[in-house]
Formats: sequence, structure tokens, C-alpha cells
Amino acid sequence: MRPKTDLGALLSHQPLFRNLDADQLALMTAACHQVNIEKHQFVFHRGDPANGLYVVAVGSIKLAVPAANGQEKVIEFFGPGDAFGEAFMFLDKPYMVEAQALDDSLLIWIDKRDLDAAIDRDPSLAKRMLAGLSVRLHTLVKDIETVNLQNAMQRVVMYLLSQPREDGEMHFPFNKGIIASKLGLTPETLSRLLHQLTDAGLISVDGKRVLIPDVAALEHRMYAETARIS
Amino acid sequence: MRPKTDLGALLSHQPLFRNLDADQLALMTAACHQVNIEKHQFVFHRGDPANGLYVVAVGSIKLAVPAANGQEKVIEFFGPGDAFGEAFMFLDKPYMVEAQALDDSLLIWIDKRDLDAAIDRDPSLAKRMLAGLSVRLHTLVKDIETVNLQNAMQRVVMYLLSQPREDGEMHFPFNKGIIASKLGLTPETLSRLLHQLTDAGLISVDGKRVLIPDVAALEHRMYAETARIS
DNA sequence: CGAAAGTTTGAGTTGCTTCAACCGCGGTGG
DNA sequence: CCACCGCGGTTGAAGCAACTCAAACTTTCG
Repeated sequence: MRPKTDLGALLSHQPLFRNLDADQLALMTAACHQVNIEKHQFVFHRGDPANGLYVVAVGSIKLAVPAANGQEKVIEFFGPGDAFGEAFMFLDKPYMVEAQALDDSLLIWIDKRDLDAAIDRDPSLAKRMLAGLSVRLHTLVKDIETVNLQNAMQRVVMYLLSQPREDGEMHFPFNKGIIASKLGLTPETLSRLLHQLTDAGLISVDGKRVLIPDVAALEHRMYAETARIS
Repeated sequence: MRPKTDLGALLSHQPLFRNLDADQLALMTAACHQVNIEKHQFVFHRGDPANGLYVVAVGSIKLAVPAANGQEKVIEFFGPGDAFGEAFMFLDKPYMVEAQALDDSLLIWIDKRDLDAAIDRDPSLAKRMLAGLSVRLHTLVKDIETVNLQNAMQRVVMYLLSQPREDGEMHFPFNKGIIASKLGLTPETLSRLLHQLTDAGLISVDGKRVLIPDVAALEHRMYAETARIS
């Protein structure tokens, strides 16, 4: 457990709380709690009451909706600086998703009432939260579009291209099964498609590392798929 | 075109602007514009700049993302009292969806800058917008869950049960093709599934009217599907 | 080193789509 | 007044993309 004294510095580095004046920061620091979560541990489960908001300081969190048979559909990943759980907090409804740590993580937790008070004091905080929710809404709409309007290959290629890469190489940040769920595929299908791309000479896969020798060619492959659909 | 004098009264009936004091209301009234949209007309297209927010006063609006071949995926419907377009406004990004009137509609439009100013004056407005965005986020997550974790029949039955009904009768508010798109199905599939439910004696369809003699039986049918999947 | 989890590969299946034809109805104009 | 068109909806046949099931292989980690 890290010492409580970290909290002020930690907070001031989060997008949500940047540029707060000293008084505000002190108030928020008092209101916040550190939460350490080990890899594979759950932050909350579906049905838990949502009376606060989390911000990821370090680590990564997976938001997913559990299915009947032990399956799950991954909704989104959160990394350092991202806030999650706000939407359910504002609605005063229990979580309909579950949050699980994909790495050992450090979270900041803020109670709804303290946040309410902070918003009253500083409207810019509200605006930042509105911006944050808007980003999430945007990505969700994009995901819905992706799942409904693109086929499996397009989704995989888009994902590969969307991930940060250096020297023409990208990394799967998590297990392939989890990525597959995020893309709305089974692990088997993802595996087969990666194999297909490899056969086509567009990528080469080694564990979590993917080499993309010709990005333009891969993009072209995706548009070829688009043409097939229309 | 309705007279401008309606605007104050109109505004004060919208959830977003309820409980504003007289000064606030006057300010907002000055900032807002009425927009009349005829059925089938577009409020905005994909790519248009988003420098304001719309509130539906009367009518109904369809938000959809257009696909390559003239197809489209319906994201959401909005009725009286609903706000839309906020997310893109806050992000300062052009719309990635298009909004089309499904009936003759009256909208209220507010410029981003005026809204910003209003939020600074009244934090409760910000909270209402946060709540509004949260609701939308919630429904989108629910939609993603539905599309990924439920089969076609479950989605149709859930939709039938989710619509308001009186005397065991529900209405398709729009063309079946539009409903099908919202459910992530083709019109053909929707038609077939409705037929199946009819054959099973669970519903009877007459145009846009659907009679549900035994709601519990229909619910049971849906759970039977769930069992088949797991 | 051994167990458990993750990944790949193969074979077979299926739920939904696609394509195409057809029906019914409301509007329009000859 | 009726023929014609167009659109929304239905129905049928055929196809296929992605899934399921199962087994082998690989990596991770205690």
C-alpha cells in the first residue's frame, strides 16, 4: 500500500483534475481514496451499487458485460488517466458491467457526493466530465458502427492499424481472447484471420508482437473488403 | 413557422431546462432557435460541423450512421424532451452520424458558446447534461450487449416487450425496416421472426399493430432462446 | 516439472443474409 | 375510373461468414 501522501501529486496528473487551484486540489485530495487492485481482481461486479467514480492512475482495466454461459463481451479498456464508472454513478443505478484489472493497477476513487460538491464549486470540472463522457459516447457509437457495418477481417485490420506502433511493429496489449471479445469475435476466428493476413504477407505474428511491413498495403486490404460488401 | 414567443414556454417544458429561474430562462430563450424539420428531411449529415445541441420539442428524430452501399445502421431514436448532438459538440468534432426526421418535427437549437456560458452560471445545468449523457451511454452499452450476446429472436422479443403497450397491444412507431436496422437485422429477418412468433400463437401482427395476448408466454419464449445459447 | 491457461488448427454446422420474385396498397396521372 | 408505378413488406431458395466442438500444441507460472 502506497503512502497517502502520494495522492495530491497523483490527482494533479489526471486530466480530470488538472489545473485545479490549490484549495480545490486539497479538497479533492481529502475526498479521494487510493485503491490497489491486483491483476485479475474485480473492481466491481454487475449489480454492485455505483456511488462513486474511478480514475486509473496506473495499470489497465477491462470493462465487460458478463454473459449467461461464462462468456463475456468486452466493452472497453481503460488506461492511466481514464475515468470510468461515472455514467452509472450519475444515473444512480447499479453497474450493469463489471470491471476487472488486466494488470496490477492503482485507482483513485471519489464519492459521488464529494464530486457533486466539487462540480458546484468549479464548473470547469463539469465541463471536463462532459468532455470525458462525450469521448466515451463517441467510441461506443464507433464500436456499434464497426460491429454492424464491418465484417470480421475489416475489424481485425482496423484494430491492428489503430494500435500504436513503432518501427512498423504493434503489440497486442492483452491476451488475444480478450481482444477478440472486444472485436466481437471468437478467439478461433481472430486466430484464423491473423493467419490469413500472414499468408497474404501483410503481417507477421510472433506471440503478442505483430510486424506490419507495409501499412498502406494493409489499409488497402481493408478497403478491398469494403468493396466486397457493397 | 411558429411565432418566436412560443420559445420560452417551450424551453421551460424540456427536462434539460426545467427549474431555471426567470433570468436564466430569459437568457436561454434569447440563445435558442427554433428549427422546423419536415418528415424525411435531415437535421444534419455526417461530416457537418457540430457547434450546437438540439432538443426535440415535438416529433421524432432518427440518429443513424450511413454505410457505403446506401444502407444505414440506426443508432437511436429521439422524441420530445430528448437532447441529441451534445457529444459531438463537446468534442468539437464533426458529426459522425446523421439525423433525420421521422415525422414533421420542431427542434430547439442552442449554440455551444451560449450553452458554455449557461453552464458557468448554473452548475445544475451541467449536472442535467451529465445525467443526459449518462443515460445515452447506458443505452448504448445495453445495445452493444444486445447485439453481441443475444440472437435475432431474443432481440425482436425484447423489442416487442420494451415498447409501451395498452390492452396487450403495441405499435411499431416507424417502418419495420427502420426498426430492423435498430435491432441489427435485415427487414427480411425481422419479417420472418414476426411470422414465427405468429405461428407460435404468441403474437398477431396487423400492419404496425401487434397484439400480445400473453406477455408472460412471450417472455418465456425469450428465456427459452437464452437457454439454447448457453 | 507439471498443471492450467492461452492459442492454433481442423471439420462440421448454422443463423442470418443475400438475391430475387411477389404481394398489396396508396398515390398519380392519363 | 382504372392502369401504372413505387414503396414497404413478405416469402422462398441458396449461400456463406462466423460459430461450435474437439483436439493438439504452446506458453505461462507456481
